[in-house]
Amino acid sequence: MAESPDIDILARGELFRGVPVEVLRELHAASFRRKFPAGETVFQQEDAVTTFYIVVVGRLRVTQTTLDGQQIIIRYLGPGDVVGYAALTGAPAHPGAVTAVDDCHLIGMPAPMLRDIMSRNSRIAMNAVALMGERYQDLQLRLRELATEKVERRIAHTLLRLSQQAGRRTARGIEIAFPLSRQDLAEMTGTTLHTVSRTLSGWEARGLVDSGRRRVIIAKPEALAEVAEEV
Amino acid sequence: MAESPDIDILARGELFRGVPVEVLRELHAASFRRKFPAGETVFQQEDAVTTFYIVVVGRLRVTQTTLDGQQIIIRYLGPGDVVGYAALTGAPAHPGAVTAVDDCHLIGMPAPMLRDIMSRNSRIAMNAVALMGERYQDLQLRLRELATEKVERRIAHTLLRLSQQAGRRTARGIEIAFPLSRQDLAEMTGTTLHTVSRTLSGWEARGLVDSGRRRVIIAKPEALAEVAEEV
DNA sequence: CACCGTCTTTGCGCCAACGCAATTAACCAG
DNA sequence: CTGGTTAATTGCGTTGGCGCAAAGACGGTG
Repeated sequence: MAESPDIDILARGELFRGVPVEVLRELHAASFRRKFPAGETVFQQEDAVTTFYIVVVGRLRVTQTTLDGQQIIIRYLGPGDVVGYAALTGAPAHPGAVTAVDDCHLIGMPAPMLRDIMSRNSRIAMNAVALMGERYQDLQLRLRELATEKVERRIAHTLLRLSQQAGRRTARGIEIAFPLSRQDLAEMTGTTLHTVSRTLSGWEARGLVDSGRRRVIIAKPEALAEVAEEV
Repeated sequence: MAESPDIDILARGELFRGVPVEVLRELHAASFRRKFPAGETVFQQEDAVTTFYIVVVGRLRVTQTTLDGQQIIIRYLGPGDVVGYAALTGAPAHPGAVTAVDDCHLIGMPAPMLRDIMSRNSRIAMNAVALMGERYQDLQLRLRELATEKVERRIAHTLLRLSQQAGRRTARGIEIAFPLSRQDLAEMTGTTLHTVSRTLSGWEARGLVDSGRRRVIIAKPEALAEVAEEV
């Protein structure tokens, strides 16, 4: 089915799995490629929903900001992920902002076009429901962690989850394969960069992790998992 | 379109909005009514997904429990709401438990039947995507609150939100129209019943609320909103 | 290579919220 | 009306994590 590399990418993503080739061709015809260098913003919170993207390469960060400037990281996106789920649900505005943390390649297409094709192809719509369900469950889990666990466990859980979705085996352990600062971890776990720094320092001393400037390597994943689970 | 009260109820719910009558008839033919007295469980966390419900009357609580027995309340459901969204997404097991807090009437139908009809009616699938998107946004908001706000503000926000979805005007203010204990509020805001109790006592003294055993009346909604927003 | 901005570390004081415990209040069943 | 059960209140001691501040490390840039 290798008529075009982009069609292959679409076909492999969760959203367009099992969709007939002619529909993929139609999608592809309306799509374009776009690069976002590290640090660039794909869209801001409250922006009108105009375009829909799928990640080809790179990592992006989804954030939400309060009126008084406090920010939290909702999730990270990687290859194959949907960027801007509001285009799926039909919401008029983006509930969060998306920023490239790496150099990224995205496939984009106009949001109304996607909605139209989706309404004529229930397979895509069914995939979209499943996708939203998974994301919903992720948030449920994080909400529970935030509500019931102490900071150290939350950070441990977060690192383990990141290693699942963006871990790279290295000689020194599993490396989180994108720039990740103390501040970022703080915004993911509902704490401050100071507490994150202290926590990592402690783990570093015990040989659990090996971290540096915007870089975290999990040296002993099993030991970290123990920290995450201990009562 | 009043051929049957149940068809009317379905047609008014978010999920089946705009769906042709003959499809509603098909759904109705496969559906049944079921009562759940207050306190009864509709399904447990991890239960297999077999049945799908829509609330007709009553309130239900969706909870998630950790291995070590800690519980949080994900949300409350009321008339028109979907019970067990896993039946929509196709997940094999329920990610949370649902319990009636009132005496409830639900309309139920087999989950595979719903999935089948949905896959043949993209309008239902599109509605489902929109519905999941709304729920996702709700969780995003709560996550942000939990991560960035102090307890008092979280409780205030939670009460205001509950008054939106289940508030009843009374002489003394807006009453949350279902039994709601301090423990319940604690499980919604990620704190302890003690802290909730102290907070409500404080508000009570200032005349903001008027609460009692499993009962909360918001006497001054504007003043409570101020508490929720103040820095 | 030296500079500068960004990120990280660490010390210290403080306070919001927790945890425990004991008392009181409300509701229900018989 | 009474006894029993469940919910709510409140006092008290403790502490995890915050907030502030200052110093140190890293890495990119001219």
